[in-house]
Amino acid sequence: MRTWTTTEVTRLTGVTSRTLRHYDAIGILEPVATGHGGLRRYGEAELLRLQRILLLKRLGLRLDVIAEIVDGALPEADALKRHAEQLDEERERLDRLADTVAATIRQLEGDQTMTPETWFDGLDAGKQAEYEAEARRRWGDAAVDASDTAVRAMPEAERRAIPAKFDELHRRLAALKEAGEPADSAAVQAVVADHYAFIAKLWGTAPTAEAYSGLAALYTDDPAFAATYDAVAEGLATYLRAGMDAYAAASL
Amino acid sequence: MRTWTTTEVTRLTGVTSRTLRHYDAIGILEPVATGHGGLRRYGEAELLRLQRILLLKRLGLRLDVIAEIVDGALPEADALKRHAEQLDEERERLDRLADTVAATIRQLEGDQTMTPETWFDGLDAGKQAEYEAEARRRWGDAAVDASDTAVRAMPEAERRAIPAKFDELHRRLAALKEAGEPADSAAVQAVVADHYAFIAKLWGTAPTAEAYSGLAALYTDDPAFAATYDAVAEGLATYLRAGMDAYAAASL
DNA sequence: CTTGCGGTTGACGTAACGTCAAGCCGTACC
DNA sequence: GGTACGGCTTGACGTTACGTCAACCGCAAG
Repeated sequence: MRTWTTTEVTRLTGVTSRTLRHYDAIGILEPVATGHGGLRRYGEAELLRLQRILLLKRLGLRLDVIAEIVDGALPEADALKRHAEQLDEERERLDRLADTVAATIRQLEGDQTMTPETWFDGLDAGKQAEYEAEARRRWGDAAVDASDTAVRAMPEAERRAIPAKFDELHRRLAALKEAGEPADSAAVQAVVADHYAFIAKLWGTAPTAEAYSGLAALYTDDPAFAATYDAVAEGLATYLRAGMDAYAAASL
Repeated sequence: MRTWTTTEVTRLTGVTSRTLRHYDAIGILEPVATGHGGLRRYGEAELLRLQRILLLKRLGLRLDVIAEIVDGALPEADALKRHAEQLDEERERLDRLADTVAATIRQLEGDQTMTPETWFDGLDAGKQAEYEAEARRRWGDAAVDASDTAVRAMPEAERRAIPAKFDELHRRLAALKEAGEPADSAAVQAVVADHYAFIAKLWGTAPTAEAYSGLAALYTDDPAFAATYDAVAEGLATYLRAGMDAYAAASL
């Protein structure tokens, strides 16, 4: 049976001798014989095994997983499906990351009156870029840019009063919640109507029912938002969301 | 000036004490003082610096790059733009990888007469999935699936003769090349016409000029394809590509 | 006998910490 | 006064898949 030396194998497959020795060390591919001063020799079976290893490695699988596959301990199709899922997750993560980075660059190059400062006032300054990215995903670039324009067009004094206005709305809501008013009661819906009008002003356009509900979902689903609201009164995020959903369903 | 202990900082920022010590070790964030038995104390400046570090880390930047930024040695916007490019490259890499993995799964679950075996006959078996993925990117899912159907519909004998047919075409071309025929000469174009007809048969549809040129580009641009053709005669890939481009320009 | 070729075995480095293990300081308790 | 304990410290190793030296070894040619 023909055998091949290390150098021959490297020429045939493109891997380095160091890699071959590494594969030997971790037990994934051992030479068929080691004669004449430690020189490795690989046979046909080893070459075929190496081809399979390299194929799976090109797919991005880890060596320990590859070891299980070529040893027959793990069905290849199963491993690949799991790997495909992981790749998808990683792609989504990178997508979100790229959005956030892009938003951060825009903030760095833009001026101080960027949208997120008003939309997401009170949040950690460092997270604003993340929320701008989130907003662009949820409502689209056009909506965010329109809001930017609208806020920029407001008189200075009014713009600076935005956080206070939110604060007022939240306190009114908290009081009603304290009083035991249901979220769909007329009193709460009146405050929510004010909230809706204020959001419409900031967005530069009146949100659709879907968009408004999406905002409501953001308030409860995002930990930072939920924490901000719950700092005013416990459960306020959920309460506000319920009120907003009711408003979207009944009045939009 | 107020200072904070390790535990307080971990509560405020969510990082572990180990991380803080790591940041100290690599010199990216040093405590303002280390008194009373080595206990670390961080001041306001350090907290702000840490916030910035964590923000940049959320964006996926590496610590050595972050160090340059917070030390003012590297403009943040520049670093982020470069980072955004790297993210894009990584996303594309993952996209290609996911395509290849998906193609491999299809091959594992499909039967033995999959398209790539005929399209890419003679290539390393392990690379066929990559080429199926490449083909789906270049010509779309519909085209590859149509080809699959067409090849499957061929009589068994004919299907098995596909590699031989390619081989014949390649040898005829090599002979003409040897004889010094220009790629746009009538003799070469006649062979290319046969090639085109054969490809059309395999694809189940006649390729457009663009698709045929794309195939020609694949022959020369891909190392494995180029090597396959150049094994028949040196420079055959380039020669065939020139002939195909001429054919696409003149006859399609 | 020396040089050179072709290969070998360690051993360290990579990124960003997690995870022990061992030890030290101050305080409360006995 | 000893001691147990909490809070924190400094090493040091492990993680992934090798790259990159450094030191060495067997064999053949000059």
